[in-house]
Amino acid sequence: MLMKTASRARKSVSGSAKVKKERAPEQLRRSILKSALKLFEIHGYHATSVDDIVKDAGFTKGALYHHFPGKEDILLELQRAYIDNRVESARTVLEKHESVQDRLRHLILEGVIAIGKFRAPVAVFSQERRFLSQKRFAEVKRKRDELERIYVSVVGQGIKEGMFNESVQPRIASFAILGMLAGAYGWYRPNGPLSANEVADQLCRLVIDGLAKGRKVGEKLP
Amino acid sequence: MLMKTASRARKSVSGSAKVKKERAPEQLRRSILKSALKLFEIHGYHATSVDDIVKDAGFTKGALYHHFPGKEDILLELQRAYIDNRVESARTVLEKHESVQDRLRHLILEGVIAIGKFRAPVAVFSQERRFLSQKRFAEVKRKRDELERIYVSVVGQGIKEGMFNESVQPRIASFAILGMLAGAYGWYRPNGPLSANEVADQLCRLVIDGLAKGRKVGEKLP
DNA sequence: TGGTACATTCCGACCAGCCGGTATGTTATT
DNA sequence: AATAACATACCGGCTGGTCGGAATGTACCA
Repeated sequence: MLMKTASRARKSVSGSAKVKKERAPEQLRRSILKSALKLFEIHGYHATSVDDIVKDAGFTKGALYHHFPGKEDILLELQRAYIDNRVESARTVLEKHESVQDRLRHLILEGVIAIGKFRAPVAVFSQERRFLSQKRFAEVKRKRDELERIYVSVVGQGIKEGMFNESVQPRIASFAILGMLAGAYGWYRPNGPLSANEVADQLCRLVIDGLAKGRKVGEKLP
Repeated sequence: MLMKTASRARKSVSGSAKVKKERAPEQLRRSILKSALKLFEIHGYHATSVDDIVKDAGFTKGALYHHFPGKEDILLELQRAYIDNRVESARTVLEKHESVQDRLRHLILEGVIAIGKFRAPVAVFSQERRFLSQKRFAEVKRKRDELERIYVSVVGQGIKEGMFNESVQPRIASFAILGMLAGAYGWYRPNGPLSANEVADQLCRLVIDGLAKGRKVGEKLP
C-alpha cells in the first residue's frame, strides 16, 4: 500500500534533448516483455494471464493496453526478436567461415550458445509460437524456414564438395541436427559440467564422424 | 433438438453374461480421452476447455466429471498410456536384438514408427506434460527417464564392446538422438515421400556413420 | 417371470472467480 | 493547452467444477 506513487517517480534526468535518451515508455515496454517472457516460459502462453504479466512487471493493465494492442502482440514481439537474432547469427557464421566443416561446426556451436544465452526465448519460441494467429504464425515461420535453409545449404555444400556422404539427404540431416539442438534445451545448462564448446564438440563428433569406430575407408565410389 | 434421448439408448446386446463385454461407461471414457487427445494436440491443454472436450465427444460435463476427478486427470491418463507403451516397445527391442548396431537401429526405427502411429500422443506428451502437477509430472518423468536410460545403456554398450567411438559421451549421444526423434514430429509424415524405414535408415547413417566421407581408419588407439 | 430395492450413469442448471479487453478519469510531459 | 502515459473500475463471456435429480442397469427374492 505504501509506495503507491513510487513507480511514477520516473527519472527526469533527460540530459541533452537531441541525444536519443531512453524514454520512460520504453522501459515499460521492456519490463512487460521481460515479465511476459519469464511467465510464458514457466506457465505457457495460455496459462499466463495479462494480469499475471502486469503484476509481475509492477504496472497495471491500462498501461499495458496503452502500449500493446493485445496479449498476442506481446508473444509476437518476443518471437520476432528471438528468431531475427538467430537468423542473423547464422548468417554471420556463413560470412565468417567458408569451409563446410567450419560452417557446420560453428552453426552448431551457435545453437548451443543460444540455449545458454537465451534460454527463455528458446523455450517460448519452440513451445508457444504455434499459438500465434495464422498470419502472425506465418510470418514467424518464414523466418524460421530461413534458418532451416541455411543448415540445409551447408550440408548440401558439403556433399557437392565431396566432403559429406551423398547417401544422406541434406534436408533430413539438417532437420535432425536442428532437432538435436532444440532438444538440448532440456539437458544443456551453461553452468553445468560441460561448456558450450564441449557440448558443441560432442554433437559435431556425432553428426560428422558418427558413433561407429574406424573402418570406413572403402566406401564404394560412384 | 431432436435426438434428445438418443444418446441414452445404449445397446443392450450384452451377450453372454460371463464374457467381459465392453460396458457403456468404458465407451464414454474412451470417447472423452480420444476427443481430449485431439483437442490437446491442436490447441494445447490450457486452451482446451472441458466444455470443448465434452462437446466434441458428444456428452455433457456431468458425465465427464462422473468418470474423471478433474481435467488434469484426463491429461495424466493420456500421458501414462503413451509413455508406458513407448517404454515397453523399447524393452521389446532390447529383447529381440542383441548386437549394438541392431539395437540402436531398431530403437530409432521404433521411434520413427511411433511418430507415424501415435502422432497426437507424441505431440501432447512432448508439449503438454509439463502442465501436470508436480507429483503427477514426477511419475511421468520417471518413466520417460527409463526410456532415456535404455538409449544411454545401448550407446554405452557400444563403447564397451569397442564398436563405438569412446570420445562421445553416451548420455549426450543418446539425448541428441532422442532430440532428433522428437524433432521428427515436425517433418516426418507416414504418408510422405519417405517411409519410416527410410527415415530411420537416414538417421542411423547420420549418427552411426556420420556425415563425413571415409578417411577414418587411423584413429589413435589408447 | 416379474417385481423391487439399490447403485450406477448421466443430464441440465448453476456457481464463484477469472479471462482479455475497454471506458473514463487523472497525472505528467512538452 | 495539448498530448502522451498511466491508474482504476468495470464488462460480458467463459473457466473448471458442483449439485440435485432423472433415467437406467443390476442383484435379489418371490
